[in-house]
Amino acid sequence: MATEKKQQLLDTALSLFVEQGIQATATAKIAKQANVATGTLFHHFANKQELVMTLYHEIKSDLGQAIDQPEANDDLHALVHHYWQRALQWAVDNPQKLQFLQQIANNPQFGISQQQEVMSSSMAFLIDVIKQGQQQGELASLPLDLVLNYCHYHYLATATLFVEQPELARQQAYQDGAFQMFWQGLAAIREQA
Amino acid sequence: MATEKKQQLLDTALSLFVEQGIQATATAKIAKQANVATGTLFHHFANKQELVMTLYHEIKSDLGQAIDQPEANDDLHALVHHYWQRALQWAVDNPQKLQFLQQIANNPQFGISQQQEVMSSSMAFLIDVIKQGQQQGELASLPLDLVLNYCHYHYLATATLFVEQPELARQQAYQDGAFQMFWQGLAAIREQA
Amino acid sequence: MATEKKQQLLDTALSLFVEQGIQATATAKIAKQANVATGTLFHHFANKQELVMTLYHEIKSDLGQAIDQPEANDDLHALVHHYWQRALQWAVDNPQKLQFLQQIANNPQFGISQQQEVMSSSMAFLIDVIKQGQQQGELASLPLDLVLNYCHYHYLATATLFVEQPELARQQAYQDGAFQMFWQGLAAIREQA
Amino acid sequence: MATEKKQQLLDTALSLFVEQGIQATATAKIAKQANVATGTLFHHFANKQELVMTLYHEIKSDLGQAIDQPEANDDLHALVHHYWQRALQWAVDNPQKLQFLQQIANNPQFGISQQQEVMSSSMAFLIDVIKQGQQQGELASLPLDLVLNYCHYHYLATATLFVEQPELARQQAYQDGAFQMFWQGLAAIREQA
DNA sequence: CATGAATGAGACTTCATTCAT
DNA sequence: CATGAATGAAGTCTCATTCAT
Repeated sequence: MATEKKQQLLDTALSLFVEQGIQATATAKIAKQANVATGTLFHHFANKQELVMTLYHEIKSDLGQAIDQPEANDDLHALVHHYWQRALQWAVDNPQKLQFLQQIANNPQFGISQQQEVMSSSMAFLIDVIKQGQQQGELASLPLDLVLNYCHYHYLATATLFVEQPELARQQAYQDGAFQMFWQGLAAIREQA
Repeated sequence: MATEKKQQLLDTALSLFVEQGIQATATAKIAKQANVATGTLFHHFANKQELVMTLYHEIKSDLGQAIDQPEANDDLHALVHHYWQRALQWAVDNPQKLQFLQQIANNPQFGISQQQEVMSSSMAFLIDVIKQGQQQGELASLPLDLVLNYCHYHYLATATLFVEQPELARQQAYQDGAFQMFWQGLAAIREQA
Repeated sequence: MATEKKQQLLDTALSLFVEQGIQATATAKIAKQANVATGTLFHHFANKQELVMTLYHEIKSDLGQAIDQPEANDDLHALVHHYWQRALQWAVDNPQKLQFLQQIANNPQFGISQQQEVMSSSMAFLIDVIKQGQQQGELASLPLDLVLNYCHYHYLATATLFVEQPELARQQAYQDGAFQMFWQGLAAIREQA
Repeated sequence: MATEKKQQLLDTALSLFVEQGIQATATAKIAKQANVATGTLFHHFANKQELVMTLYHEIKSDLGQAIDQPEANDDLHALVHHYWQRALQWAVDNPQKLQFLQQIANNPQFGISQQQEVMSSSMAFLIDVIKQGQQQGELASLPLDLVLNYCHYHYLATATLFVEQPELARQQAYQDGAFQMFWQGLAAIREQA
């Protein structure tokens, strides 16, 4: 009950932020569209910044939960594919959340460096997968931060494309092609000829 | 064409935009830091939006020029590597410009969708390279827009990493690794075993 | 009469009012620091103004009681000295109350003119003393309101000094000096040489 | 010219502050009554606090100039009387300024301790007069701070009385009586009997 | 009596933009 | 071209007060 209006505010804020931009969205507008008084917003969030940050953490945690579910699979390729699919599905299901993350990560005012913050926590498990793959010789032995950066952006690239053009997300050729590029980029180089 | 003061304004604006965010930077602050009167800014730019857009086009064109220089080379791998290096070097040399592009591309208020706008022009030539590579069988035959999207983001990924941590840009392992992943992702799949 | 919570509110209010100013102190802050809910404050006081006024009257009455205790003494000088000491002691013992009185008396929003209101009641007896002294020829025969005004401010002057610098209040030279000036100011002029 | 609107703002602010209290006066109201846009106020003063402080310093300096004019006179009594008259005249001529000083001095939010700040500077010369009087044996040899405090408040007492009831200021009995009390309070005690 | 989420008027302040000089 | 004082709409945030529980 106490949470009802707070959640309404967060939901409305997400919509407006994505439509118009964070700074361009007035707190009064958020409150009005959430059917709540101006003061109520500031009853739940000390200031606009805190509202934005709360939203950010909520979404990050949401993404983390969507991805990081136990998956028993000893085939590395299949394992990575599972994670990849889940993460992509989350983006397709929550297009606004993805757009919000992109927006906030690129605005210096929020002090969130893209790769450091956005995914680090929700991708802790990814580190293990990569290390394991490198030891087994299936993945190229490159610096971990470089590889993580690659994963992060390649995910964003595909997710953004699929969110902006949802019809692509439904075509097998695009789904397969995207993962193929992702995996090939990570894979160890095979002896050429 | 650009007066001295006009260029001063553009330079100062870029710095401030990257430090504090575009919206968070007041025109008065730009003018003051450029040692120019408030009104002068509006002599050169009809409004703030125009200042931002002028900067945007200036930077886009700057990037285009840096990359798109004729390169005679019949080896596809070597050709792509050259372009890759040039583009990356530009980012390392102009960190603020890269950050500005990222910021503007992710802010809905400017109506610039990342992949559509930012690089399209400066990467027209890239399309030819990719098509050619696919015909020759060296690159995977995937949908063009998917591949361009991949190129675009992989470039941003690497450039951002190198800009945020310049010391990495100087290590061969990182330079080579980044391009290796990029190329492998694009490359045609070889028969396994 | 006053509930425990009501008194807690009054005490807390006094502290905060003196520290930050009356208007600058939010009712919510008073309630919180008094370990009471926001609404509770408005159960005990119809509005903030009433809280302020209750405090004001409580303090005025407190000061009145401290001063106006019967004192049998036919020596005028000694009698006045007794009153003076009591009033001063009250201020030293209740520095915040004195400061609150000063603050409220000088804020036009509360419509309390300093000399008219603040002390009038608690100094009713003073009028008799002065009149008597003037008749006996010991005190200068000056207009009563002028003299009362003098008494009032000279008291505030000394009390404020002693409250702001408590170490002075403990030195005999300051105590004696302050009363000496007070008394001399009131006293009838003696023939010069 | 540049100062015109600024001074209008200061004048209007003084009036409103004295009528309604500083905090109770909205910046918008000041601007409107000064026939100036809201933004103009903040063009001249960074914030409300700075407006208040500017006013405060202006008034303090004004009072200082009104009092501290050279006065050749070797009779101490006459000299002090001159200063006393000037200071009092200033208050009668500038009732709002006096009231503003009283208001600000008693509001903890402005951090101005009454006796320390308000007059100290404008009464530097007073210190010399007192010291001299004490050496000559005309004034009681009491601690300097105590005496200054006495002067300060006795002045405020009389000024406030005369400002609140201007008709008194015009009666010789009140003028003479006020100074008589002031002087007697300061004067050295004569041998009794 | 007590609670504290909710209210909304209104305060302070910012800022893109204009315009007389 | 350049200036910077002036503008006023709009934004963020505060706070006394209410009311359902």
